Amino acid sequence: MSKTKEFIYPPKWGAGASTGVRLACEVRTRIISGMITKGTILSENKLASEFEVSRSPIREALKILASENIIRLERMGAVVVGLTEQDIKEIYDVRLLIETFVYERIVKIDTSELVRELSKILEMMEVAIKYKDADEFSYQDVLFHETIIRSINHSYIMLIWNNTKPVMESLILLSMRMRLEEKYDDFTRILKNHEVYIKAIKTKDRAIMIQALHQNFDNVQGEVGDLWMSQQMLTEGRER
Amino acid sequence: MSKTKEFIYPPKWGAGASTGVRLACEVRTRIISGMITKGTILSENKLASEFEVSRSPIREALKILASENIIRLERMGAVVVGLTEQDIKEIYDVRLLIETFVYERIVKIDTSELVRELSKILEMMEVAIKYKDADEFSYQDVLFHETIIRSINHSYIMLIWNNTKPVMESLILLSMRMRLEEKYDDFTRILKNHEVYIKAIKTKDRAIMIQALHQNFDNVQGEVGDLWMSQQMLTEGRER
DNA sequence: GTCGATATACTTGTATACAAGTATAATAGT
DNA sequence: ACTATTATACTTGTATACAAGTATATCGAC
Repeated sequence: MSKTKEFIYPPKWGAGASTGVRLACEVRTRIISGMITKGTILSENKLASEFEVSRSPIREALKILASENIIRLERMGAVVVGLTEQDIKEIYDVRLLIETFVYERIVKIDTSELVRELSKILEMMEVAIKYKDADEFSYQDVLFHETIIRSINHSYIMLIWNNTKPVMESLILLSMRMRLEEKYDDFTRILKNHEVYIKAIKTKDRAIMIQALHQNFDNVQGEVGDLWMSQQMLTEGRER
Repeated sequence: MSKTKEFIYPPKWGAGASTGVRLACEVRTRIISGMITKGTILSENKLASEFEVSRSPIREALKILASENIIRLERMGAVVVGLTEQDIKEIYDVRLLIETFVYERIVKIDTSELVRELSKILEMMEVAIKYKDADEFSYQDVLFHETIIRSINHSYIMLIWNNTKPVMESLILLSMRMRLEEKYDDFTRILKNHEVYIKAIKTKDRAIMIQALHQNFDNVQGEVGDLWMSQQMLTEGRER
C-alpha cells in the first residue's frame, strides 16, 4: 500500500533476528511513537503488502505484539491498543518490582565482575552522548539494566524482563531521540543516575539502591512526558 | 510417527483456542510430566506428523513454549529444556512476588465482590473433590489465584501472570492427578489454605495473608515432590 | 586406518494456496 | 422509503511449496 520505506526502529538492533521479530519491533515502535494510532485495525494482508513480505512473518509479529498487550487479536483484524499513561506507570511498577527483587539477590553475591561490566557500559554511554548518538545511548541504557538483572541467574525473572524489555526499549529509544534535540542536559542526569546504580551495587548499601531506583523513576516521568510531546508532534506532522 | 492419540492435557480447557495453542498446552504438559524427556530434540516435521497437523500450528506452539523457556529454539531443532527443581522454585519466587504486590493493592480497594467470586470458586473446588475430579479441581485452583490477580486491574501484572500461568497450570494439574490417587488428605489442606486467602482478603490483615502465602508455599513443596515421583513413575513405565 | 571432500537428508524461514467464516454492501421485495 | 436477503470482498487459520542453510554420513585419497 503506502510502502513505507523508512524504518524508525534501528535495523541493526534486529540484525540476527527473523523477519517476524524485526517487524514486531518496527510496528511496536510505530505504535508507541503514535505513528500508528490506537484503534487502528491492522490486517495481516495489508501489513504484508506494506512491508512487502508474506503473511507468515507478519503473523509471527502480531502474535508477539499481542503477547505484550500492545494489540488485541480479534476475529477480524488486530486492533491497536497502544500504551496509555496508566500502562507506562504499570510497566515501571513491574520494573521496580523486578529490580528490587534482583537487588536483594545481588547483595548476597560477589559483584566485582558485574561492576566491571556496568562500568564498561557506562563508558559506552558516555561516548554515545559525546557523538550525539541517541540510538546507541538507548541501546546501552537498556543493556545496563539487563546486565544487572541477568547477573542473578534467575530464569523466570529474566523471562519477565524479556516480556517487558521490548516496550521499555522502544520507550527509551523514542524518548532519547527526543531529548537529544531538546533536552540535552538530561543525559548527564541519566549518567549520574547510572553511577548511583553502580555505587549501590558496589557498596551493597540498600539506601543508595533506593536512591538510584527513585532517581530512575523520576527520569522516567520525564520520559513519559516527552513521549506525549513526541506523539503530539508526530500527529501534527501527519496532519500538516 | 507414533501417532499418540491420548492427550494428557484436558481437551476442553483448550476448546476455544487455536490448534497451535492447544498443541502448546499438550506438549508443555508432556514435557513437565516427563513424558517428553529433557534433551530431546523436537523437529517441526516430526511433531507435525505425530499430531497429524501441518507445520503452521506446530511452529506457533514451539514459539509459545520457547517464550516460556521450556524449550530452546536452535538452528536445527528445538531442544527440550524442561523444568529443573530450581525452575520451579523460581516460578514460585515470581508468584510470591506478584501475589504480594497484588495484595498491597487489594487492601486499598473494595473487595466484597472479589470475596463473593472467590467463595464461589472455593465451593466449586469442594464439589470437584467430592466427585474426585482432579482436572476440575486444578482448573478452579488456578482460576482462584487468577481471579485474585485480575482484581487489581493491572495489565502488566496480568501479563506476567499470563506468562507463568501455563506452567503453573500444568504443574498443578499433574500434581493433583497424582494426589487424588495417593494423598487424598492433601485436598482438605489445600481447601483450608484457600479459605485463609479469602479471610486475608476479607479482613485485609497482612499477617493472615502472609500465613496464606506461606501455607501455599508449603503445599507447593509437596507438589514438587509429587512431581518428581510422577516423573520417576512415568520413566519406569516407559522402560518397562 | 585416517583424514578430507562431497553428497544427501535433514533442518528452519518464508511464500503461497486453500478453506471456513464474517461484515458490508448491493439488491430485491413490499 | 424501508426491510430482508443474497453476494461479495474481506478476514483469519491451516496446509503445502519452495529456498537456503547445516549436520551427518558416505566415499575417495593418502
